[in-house]
Amino acid sequence: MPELPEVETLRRQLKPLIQGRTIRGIEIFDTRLGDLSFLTGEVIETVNRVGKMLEFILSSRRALTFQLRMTGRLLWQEGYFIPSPHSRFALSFDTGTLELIDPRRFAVITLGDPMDFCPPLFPSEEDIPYIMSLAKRRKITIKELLLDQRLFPGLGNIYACEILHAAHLSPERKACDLSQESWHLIWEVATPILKKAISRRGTTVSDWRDLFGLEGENQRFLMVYARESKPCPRCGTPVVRKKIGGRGTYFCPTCQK
DNA sequence: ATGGTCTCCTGTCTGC
DNA sequence: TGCAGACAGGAGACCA
Repeated sequence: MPELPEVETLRRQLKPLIQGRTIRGIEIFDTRLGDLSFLTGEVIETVNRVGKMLEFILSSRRALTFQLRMTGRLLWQEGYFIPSPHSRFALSFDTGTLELIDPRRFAVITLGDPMDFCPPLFPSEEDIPYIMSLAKRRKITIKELLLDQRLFPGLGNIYACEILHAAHLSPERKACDLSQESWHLIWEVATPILKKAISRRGTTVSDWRDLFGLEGENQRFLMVYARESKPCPRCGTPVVRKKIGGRGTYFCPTCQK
């Protein structure tokens, strides 16, 4: 399930391959995506990331946006193009073909106006008072709040769990109850976690592969996510998995308070 | 405005 | 061994 570090990995790998290149052909294997064949001939001006979305800015000043959701993958193929199993869509360039693979067909591709800005990896420290003031009015847990894409664009289940572990905070804490100190702790740990995950080309716990079909490396460094019953690397207590806000959540019941 | 539930979808896992 | 049903969950729709 591609989150910020995974989508950023795709963006960095894809940009040099397609920037300035002309779309030579489009193949749609899943009609749910709609008819995008009229994009043939467009030039990719740049490739941006907005949260978990990948955005191709086109020469017509429109933006082609990919939301990979749960099982969406992008794969780059050179030479003769052979659609993979669960292929839904392909864009061909002189240099190769970009394929959208998505067994569960949750991914969506939309054409619209370019976003006016690309958010940073994590909100600025100056935004803490604003986010605290919003959190004060919410009854949900901090874990659920971290998944709110309007506040933390790009954050998903894996990194929300890892950030809360690094900050020694229980995912069950109510967002409205967190002290300023706790919020600063979240800020302190979040960006390094995301940066490291990007440098390791993301986290492969099941489906995730990079643009060239390779697994990421970050799964080897996870502290809690997908580590149910295994010892917390910090205190040795078995990691607990619990559903919070409908999502599987991993945490250490001893050192996350 | 907020929070709860449902939907989309199919591969994989679990239990009988 | 085989099959049915549960489960996985990002994000949007919908309702109270």
